[in-house]
Order: sequence, then C-alpha cells, then structure tokens
Amino acid sequence: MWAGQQLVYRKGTAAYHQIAEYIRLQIRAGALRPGDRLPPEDELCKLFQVSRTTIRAALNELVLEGLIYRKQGRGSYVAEPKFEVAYPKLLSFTEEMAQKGLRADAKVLSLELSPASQEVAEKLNINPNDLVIVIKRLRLANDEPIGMQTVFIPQSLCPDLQNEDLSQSLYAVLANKYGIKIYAGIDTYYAGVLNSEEARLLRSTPGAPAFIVERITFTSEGKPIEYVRSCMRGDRYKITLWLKREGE
Amino acid sequence: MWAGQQLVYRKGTAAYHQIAEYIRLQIRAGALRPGDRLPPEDELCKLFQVSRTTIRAALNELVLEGLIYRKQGRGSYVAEPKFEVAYPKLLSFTEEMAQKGLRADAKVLSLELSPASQEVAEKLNINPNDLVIVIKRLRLANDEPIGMQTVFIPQSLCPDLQNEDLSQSLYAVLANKYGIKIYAGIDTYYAGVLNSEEARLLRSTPGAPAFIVERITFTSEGKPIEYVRSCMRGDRYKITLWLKREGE
DNA sequence: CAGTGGTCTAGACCACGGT
DNA sequence: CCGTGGTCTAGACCACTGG
Repeated sequence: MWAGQQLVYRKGTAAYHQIAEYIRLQIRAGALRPGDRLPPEDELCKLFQVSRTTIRAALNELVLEGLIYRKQGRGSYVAEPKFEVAYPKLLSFTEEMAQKGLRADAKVLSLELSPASQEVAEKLNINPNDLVIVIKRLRLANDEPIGMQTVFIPQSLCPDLQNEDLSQSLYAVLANKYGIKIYAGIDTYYAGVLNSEEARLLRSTPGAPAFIVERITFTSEGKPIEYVRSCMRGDRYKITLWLKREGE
Repeated sequence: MWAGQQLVYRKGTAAYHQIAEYIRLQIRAGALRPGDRLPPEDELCKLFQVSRTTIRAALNELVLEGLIYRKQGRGSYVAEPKFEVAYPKLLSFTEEMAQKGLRADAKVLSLELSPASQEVAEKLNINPNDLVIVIKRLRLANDEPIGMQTVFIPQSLCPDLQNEDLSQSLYAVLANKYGIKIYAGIDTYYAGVLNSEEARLLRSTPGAPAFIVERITFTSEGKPIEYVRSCMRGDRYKITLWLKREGE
C-alpha cells in the first residue's frame, strides 16, 4: 500500500490542494494505475491526518479533472487515461501559418471607407449605409501568395484603423490598439474558382480551384466585430480540424 | 429582499440541489439580475434553514455552471449572461443533412475487399496489405446528388459489413451492429475540381469546383476506425462551424 | 475594523452495491 | 448485512476586501 501519511502541509496552500496534488503525482508516477481502487475515505482521513470534508474536497478536485471517478457503495477508482482531443480554436491567418512553421505577411491592396451593403450590414448586424472600413489584403506565407482577404469592419469600432500597420495580424491590432478581444466566430467553407483578378494576384490561372472562407467574429457579448471573405489558392491551402463526436 | 424561507424540501433529492435549483430559477426569472450580490452565506443558512456546508454545496453548483461567481471578502454575485458558443461536433453526412432539414440517402456504387495501400495503411495505422473494406457511395440530399464518398475500413473491425444495409448512415451501422462508438476525428478540407467520373455521377461538369473532405475517425482509445475521402459538389455543399478563440 | 468567503473539524445518518 | 460514498450539522478559525 502506498504511503501518504508523511505529508507535511506547506502553509499558504489549502491542505486539500496538497492532498490532491499528492494523489495526482501518485497516479502520474504510476504508483496508482487505471482501475485501481483508492483507499476508502475514512482510511484516507487517517493516512493524511485530516477530516473527511478535506479528503472529499481533494477527491472532488481529482474528479473534476477526470483523474478519478467515484461509485457509491463501491469506492473511488483511478480513471482510464483518455484519448484527449482539444477543441479547435479560431485562429488568425498569422497564427494558422505560425502553427505550420511558416511566416505570414499581409500586403494591403486597398483600404477604403464606404457605406455597408445590405449583405454586409446583415452579417455585422448594423444598418445599411453605416460606414464600414473595407480592407483588401494579399496574404503570403514565406513570401508566397496564398490568398486574398476582404475585411469589413464597422468604422465605429476602430475609428483610426487606417493609420495602423495592417501588414501584420489584424487581430493583434484590434487587441492592442482598441482593446477588442475576439471571443468566437462563424466560419463557412466552400469551394469555388479564381476569377481573373484573383488569379493574377495569386500568380495562378483563372478557373483554378479556390477555397473560400467566410468568417464573422464576435465579442464575448455577441457583438459582431468583422466580416471577412477569404479566397485561398486551392492548391496551397487546406484546413485541418480535430472534432469530437459528442461536444462540450 | 427575496424569499427563500418557504422552501419545503422534497425527499429523494439533496437539499443543496433544491436550493441551487431555487436560486437558478430566481436568476432565470430575473428576480436576481447580473451583478446583483447574493445574501451572505450565513444569511442564506438562516433563510433556507440549513448549515453553511449545504449552502456552499448549492453555490458551488452554480459557480460550476457559471451562473454566479464568488469574491473572497466581498460576496457572491450573479454572473453576466455569457454569449455561449457550443463546440462543433463531428457529424455524419446523414446528421449534417438532418440539421439542415434535408433527407440524406446513400447509393452504394461499389464494395470490395482489398489490401490496404501504403497511404491508407498509414492513415488507419495498420500494416500495408492488411485487408480493408472499400465502399464507394453516392450521397444524396432530398434525392439530389451532393457528393461521393470512398470509405476505407479495416476488415478486422467489422467482418460482415458487406451484408449490412449501407444505404443508411454508416455510423449508425457501426454503432448498432458492431458496438463501435466513434469518439473523435480529424477532418481536412480543401478545394479541387471534379474529374469526369465524378462529374457524371454528380450530374455536373468536369472541372467544376469540388469541396474535398478527408476524415479519419477514432475510438475513445485513439484507435483509427475509418478513413473517408468525400468529393462534394462545390455549388451544393459548404461547411459552417462556430469556433471559439480560446478553447478548452 | 467588520464583513465576507475559504478552509477545516468531528461527528452523524442515509443510500447504494455486493455478499 | 457490511462497507462504501453522499449528504448534512454546528461550530471554529483564517484570509481577503473595503471603509
């Protein structure tokens, strides 16, 4: 049987945290293996010289972490290690390329202030003809053109965006200069073909496959921040996601 | 001040659940609004006629739900309602269509047993030349051809798959007949064009945009179940996902 | 300093699972 | 029936926050 009784409690940290930490280490070290039953709670009380409430607080922590599970009338058991899948994250182009070990750049093709079309107004939940900043950028990875993006963003959100350096990540500018933090977004993916202008800028040929991404991003209050339409070279761009069958 | 003192505890449910439920209702009903401070814990003890442990168990439940938050030395407060985004789920074609209100069908084009190619073996983590079942199916939504799928699945997993009805959801067959539960998967999306065979089957034209989905699915132990390559009509198929910026 | 949540004790009874 | 986790009590002291 494993020894927990020598635990000397550090001050400044709750005893139950320290007990949980101790058991966590035993599991990670392999002294407690998946399927093993933990000693009964009253025995743990004696081992760790604390009351049952404290033991239960420690075990609760481990249950929430998924490290152990309890069965009423049976005992507490070490859980099977799970095949863990992280949920996909909303990434900027810059972050996406960084993840692949590539350097992302942006070349601003145009920047203008114009009234929102019906379509853009609907996506951004503003009134038609409200002013939006429209930015067209060519996106490159290791100096190779990968796609072009058109960003629509309400002018009211970032009045002086024109004066910022837009050859970097727009998300970084929004966060650093305007304190706008993106919480989530809706992505829509579909396939299309490059038109002649896109083909020229992307150094491809008209009619070549295009991967289209439309994205609307939101703050944590659900307020739309930007609408982006990206037209990516079909032969240079793909998206890979881990998805769980049962969410949340 | 709101009244909690009339609570009559039902038997068979823990008091702290009932107290949590009561407070939850007060919040949902608007009697307690975001930012409001809850009465101190000792006052709640008197109101609900229970000990502090019980009150704290109830509040813990609400904290975990994100309905309230605590500040040591200050009090417990009703949290701001969050703009909640559910993580995307791995869906079968059938489920995906059902979500859009469409009826999905499958028409089996071919079904054969053959040794795994190097590529397929790598994706399924099996040895090259191990036998895999290869199924080609035309996928329809409301009787319209949307795409075609080629599924590779190790024969060892489902020896008699040939005898099953494959005009329905493959995931349903795997779950019901073989007890194989899909836990997660890797999806890769990119753009391409239809070749002549695909164009004929999909009643489109060669060279038209195609949305390609490659998927490998896994059990909760991380064992690969199937590898699927889907070639979807670019003009009839798109994918929409909600993504969070900071995940899990 | 007073008020609040955070931690902890010692003990009790209940509900469930298996023998 | 026994052993286990689930719930609950009454009371104590600590740690943080604000005035």
